[in-house]
Amino acid sequence: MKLAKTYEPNEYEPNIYALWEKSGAFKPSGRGELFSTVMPPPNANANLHIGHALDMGLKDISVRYKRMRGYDTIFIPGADHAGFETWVVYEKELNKQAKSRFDFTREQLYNQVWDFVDQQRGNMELQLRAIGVSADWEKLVFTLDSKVIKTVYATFKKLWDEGLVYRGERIVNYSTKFQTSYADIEVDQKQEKGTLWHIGYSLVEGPVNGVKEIIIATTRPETLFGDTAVAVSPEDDRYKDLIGKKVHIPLTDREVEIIADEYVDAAFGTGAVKITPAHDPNDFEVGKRHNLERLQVIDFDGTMINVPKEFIGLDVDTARQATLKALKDKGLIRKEETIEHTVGYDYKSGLPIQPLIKDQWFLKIKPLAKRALEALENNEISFYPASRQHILRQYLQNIRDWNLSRQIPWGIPIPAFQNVDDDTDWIFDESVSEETIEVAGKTYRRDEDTFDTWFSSGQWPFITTEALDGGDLSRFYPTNLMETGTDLLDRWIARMIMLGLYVTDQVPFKDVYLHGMVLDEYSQKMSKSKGNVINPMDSIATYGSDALRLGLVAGRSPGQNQAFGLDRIIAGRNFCNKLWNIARFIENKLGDEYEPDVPVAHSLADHWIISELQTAKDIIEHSLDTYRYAEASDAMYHVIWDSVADWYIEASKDQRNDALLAWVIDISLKLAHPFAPFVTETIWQTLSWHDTLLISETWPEIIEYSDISAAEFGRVQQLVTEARFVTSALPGNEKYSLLYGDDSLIADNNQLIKRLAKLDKVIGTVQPHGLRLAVSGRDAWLDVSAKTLADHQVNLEERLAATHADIQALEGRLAHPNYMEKAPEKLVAETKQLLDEKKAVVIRLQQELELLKI
RNA sequence: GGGCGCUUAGCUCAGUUGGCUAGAGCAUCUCGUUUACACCGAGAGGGUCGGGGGUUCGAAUCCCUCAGCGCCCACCA
Repeated sequence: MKLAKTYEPNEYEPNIYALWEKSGAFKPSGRGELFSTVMPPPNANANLHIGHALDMGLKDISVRYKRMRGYDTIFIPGADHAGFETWVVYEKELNKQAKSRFDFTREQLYNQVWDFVDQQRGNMELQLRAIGVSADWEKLVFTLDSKVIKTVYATFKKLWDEGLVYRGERIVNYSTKFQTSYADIEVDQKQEKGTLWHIGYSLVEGPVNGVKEIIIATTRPETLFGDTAVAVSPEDDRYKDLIGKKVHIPLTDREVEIIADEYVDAAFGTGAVKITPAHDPNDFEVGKRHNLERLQVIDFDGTMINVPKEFIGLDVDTARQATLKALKDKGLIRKEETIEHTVGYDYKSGLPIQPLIKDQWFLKIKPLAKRALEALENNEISFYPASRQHILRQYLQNIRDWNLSRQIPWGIPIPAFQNVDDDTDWIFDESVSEETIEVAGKTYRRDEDTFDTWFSSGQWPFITTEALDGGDLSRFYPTNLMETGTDLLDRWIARMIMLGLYVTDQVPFKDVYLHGMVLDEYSQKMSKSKGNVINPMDSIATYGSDALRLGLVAGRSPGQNQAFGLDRIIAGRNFCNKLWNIARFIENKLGDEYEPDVPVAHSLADHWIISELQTAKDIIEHSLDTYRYAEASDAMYHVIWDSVADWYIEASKDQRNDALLAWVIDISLKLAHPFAPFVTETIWQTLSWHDTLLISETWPEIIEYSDISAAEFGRVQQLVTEARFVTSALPGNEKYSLLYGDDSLIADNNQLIKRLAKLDKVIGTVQPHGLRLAVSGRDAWLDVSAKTLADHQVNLEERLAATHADIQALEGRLAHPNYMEKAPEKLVAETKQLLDEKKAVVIRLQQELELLKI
């Protein structure tokens, strides 16, 4: 088959993917050791971004590699309903239609979003195919599939029965924009400068010891309407006599008591704190200890309620300004100071998070975290990079109860019902499509909330492998590899470990690989607003899927954010074309009907290329076994480009070994397949001697070769390199001849050397003359004229000086008695040999210079 | 307040128990269309490995210290 001059990925990729999929190559073989990985499900409703391309690319490299190595391999794909993320998008749509979520029932909304997502879903899956993931599509799990819900309910029931979930009225992180609560980790804590206002609260019963008021310090004056106490430290002598007295809440007619509580730090601010149990987590705790009223003054929509008339309905910001103005008018602001503090923001809208009281389901997470910590302690899970394990431990050590409830309709409904006559009576029931149910003569109303998405995704590994049902895939649990972004370490990895151990008694995966973010070429975060986003589908359309994968993998280490630009994709594209042309050359030589013989090494180059491939294969295996993708890719790239193309193909133009050429292209394609699946498979399909799929081939075995012959070729290379170097430094573009004396290596490889070094002739002679090549062990001379030689003198002198310097350094090293004693024998021997070679070079250079002087 | 990471060629980055002359891609310069490939070939230039100190026969690598950059976690108003 005649191949086009350049590789055009778009002409082949879709067909190749269809070929793989149709062949069943993505399915587990059912034989051999197990290897499994589960896809972090991409949002079914969104397009893939460059981070997915990296994430999926890395995983697919491991999967293809393991598959070729004979593992019973599965890559389970998924699609995420992405509860909150998708809801935000859908709510925008609703707003466009001038509608609100409150116009519909939960079921109506759920069905509407389902249809909305359904339109997009196929799209995401097509994009994953374009990226080349070799996933078993028949096993795809959508996060709202019935088996997911079934498992999630079973887990919730288990937690419920074991007393690990509880209904609690607690302060939650609340997004007033999206009207739902968040988990702690969904709140962006930002450190910023803020104002601490000191406000005078006057004592109701008049001055005590001449003091008329207590001054509190706050950064959120608008919440003073919700104050139900003022607190001081019990240790604080300044306020000792004020404890138990009452103060006026400014701008209102309410009076509250001054209380003493450990929580207050006498050294901060004024040492007196307003207590607003409904709007601050600490105050909430203080309130519980002192039985304080919880007065909600900020409503769930972010506006003021239960406040004096003029403030009602104001949003928080406006209310703050209005409150400050009113306080100033009354002369109650005692001081303003600027402080550094942290403010929680809604990670989605960028608006401040309001701590509000809400009845929610909480998970007592400490016992789960404890088991996870034990598993980490026992090194049951390996982390790449290893340092992330410490971060995870820290997180698990400080973890607080997890709020499972979300007030959005797009998600898995919480299977809990509340007695209409007794709001403390909750029961577990899965009939979530019923608004009310009758149990034992009592009426129960369902909880309208849904689960936090991470509660279900936290169970992903054992859900997707059907580990609990003992299904077909259950042999793959625990999975081998979990690969995702570093940003998901706490919100996802931690939860999978905790829930996995809790439900299955096993860690959900053995290895965790975390990759950093793909940044733009100037190391900036990619974002739509900056306009620096690289769309993976555009890159694939222009340069091909392999080019993108090669570019993304190159030079990327785990856990590290890394810049990425067009350069790298182009380098990947060029490599694919290189492979293509190697194949083109070999196929031309061998012809369309070629059936290879058993490959046997004959020439020095044959032995050498086998040894090069052996070395590369070792590096690739070792690197991939330890998830060092970039190093594996680098070794693959260089053995194919530098060794196969630049040396072996060139040498084969002189000394051809057809069987070995066929073998070399086979091995090259196999080694490259995980990194560039499409082009390698495309080429494989054009080779006359294959009627199989490369994806299903076995990882290569290297054939026999002689180290001695391979090293001999290395000496030929040395000579060729020296000849090229010297001729390129000589003036003009003349072709020179090589004269050699008593040198069998040159005599035996006469034509090869002539070709590789682009020499005019290579001639044996009794008395060689001209410019002697400074290669240790060779008796070789370039036949240059006396004049050229004279021009070259400076060059010779420079090299002589450099070589002398090298010799000095080497001698210095060898002269040190401790070096001889302590350094490994092999190293010492190598150093000695290097020294000898340098000395030989010096002699040759000196001879040259002597000749010039005559 | 804790923790983590980074600083190596013009740019973006590799460099795994310390060990040949510190590498790659891109960029730069010179030469070259030779039986695949100009998405190419041959060659070259370019680095006090952030500063300082220490351990060692030997340090980009280990230790200390200083400086700069970035990230994560934490309920101090």
